[in-house]
Amino acid sequence: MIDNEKLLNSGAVLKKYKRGEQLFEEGTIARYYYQVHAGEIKMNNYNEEGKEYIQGIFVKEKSFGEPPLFSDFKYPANAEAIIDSEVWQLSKEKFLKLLEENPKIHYKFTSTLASRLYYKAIMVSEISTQEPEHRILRILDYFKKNNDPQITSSKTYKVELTRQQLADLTGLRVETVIRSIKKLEQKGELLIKNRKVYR
Amino acid sequence: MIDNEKLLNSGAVLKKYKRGEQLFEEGTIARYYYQVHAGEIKMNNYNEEGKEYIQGIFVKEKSFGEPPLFSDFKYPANAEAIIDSEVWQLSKEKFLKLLEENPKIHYKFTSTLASRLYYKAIMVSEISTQEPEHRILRILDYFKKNNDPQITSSKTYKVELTRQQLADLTGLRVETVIRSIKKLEQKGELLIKNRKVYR
DNA sequence: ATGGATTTATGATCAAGATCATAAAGCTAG
DNA sequence: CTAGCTTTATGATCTTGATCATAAATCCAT
Repeated sequence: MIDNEKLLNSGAVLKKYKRGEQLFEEGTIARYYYQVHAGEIKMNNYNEEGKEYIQGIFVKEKSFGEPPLFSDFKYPANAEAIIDSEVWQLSKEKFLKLLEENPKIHYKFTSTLASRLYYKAIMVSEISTQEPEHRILRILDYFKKNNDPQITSSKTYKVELTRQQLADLTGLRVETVIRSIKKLEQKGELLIKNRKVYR
Repeated sequence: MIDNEKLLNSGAVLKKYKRGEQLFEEGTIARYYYQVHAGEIKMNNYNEEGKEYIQGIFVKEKSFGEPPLFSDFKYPANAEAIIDSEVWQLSKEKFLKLLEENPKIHYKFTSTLASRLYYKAIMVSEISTQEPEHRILRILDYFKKNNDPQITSSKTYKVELTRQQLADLTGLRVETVIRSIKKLEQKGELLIKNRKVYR
């Protein structure tokens, strides 16, 4: 989102997180802007029984957790490193100042929020009205488009998500995902080559 | 969001819609900025079997359907008048020009998108991991806070939503909502006075 | 006022996906 | 190399919310 030079000049620092480490917790106040430099960060919720829902997975260059900086509310979810990661951290004040001084960057964030809203609108509607197979295809297509935007729709994309992650992204259980994926393979909607899913 | 005077000066026109009439359809390109002047507009999706999911309900002063104006994608849902309504309509170009010339208004929209993202993050997590009663309370509390922000949390708020609307907002069926509401009343979480719900 | 539409209500039954149990295959840190 | 995680896999059973059927109460337009 923001390039490294600008981040450094604005006073951002690069923080390291070990796999499984938490960056911030649901319900706390947002003080920083975060942007992934290396690794993978997920935002998630746990219900009382420990069932997880993954709000999003963020990779290199992607920012996350900004919405509470723009409006007055607490984090709606946790942030946690999926693998060892490095993340830019910039204070709320400096971040907002940077936006004020750079209308184009500001607009870029507005546009990013809009895209994320689009993704959420689709997922919430999918989860509330669609069947497992339908939901899974949606997520796969979303990741395909997002992680490899220039891919031709005909070419196969290797899904770098575990069955469990697919479950936590779609609100299903891992067994249901495993069984649905098999059915989808039989229907020719995707490919499984030694346990990896291709779409 | 934007005051009437500014809307008029920017070239907005006031359009009337009858109850049930559609303003735009899922999958089409966004050409206008919309803001409710009077009445009530909902954005929704229908699945193949006709089951509805309500993305949001927008009342006086609220804007809706802006996200696709900021980023390059089609409408993720339909917009439909719940009751007879009047809606400001402003072309995309004029809207974006207005934002460019008024950084404060631009920031206000960024902030609005952030809030909406917060709501969606909560709902998608609720729907994917929580039980009917929990989901319903969330929606009720959201509407309470949103439609009557200065209300003290102790005072009761009259819910102006039908059981069917509650179902379509939470991804449940109307019978489940009716039964859950009754249980919630028994537990003292809400009140039912001649069929109206108070929270 | 009244007849049709909408909303709320309730009981019976069903089915999809969750849950539980178990295991094999694959990966990884020491 | 190997012990212990992690991930994938599969069958059996259960449970919750969906579905189906029916009806009463309320609203509303003419």
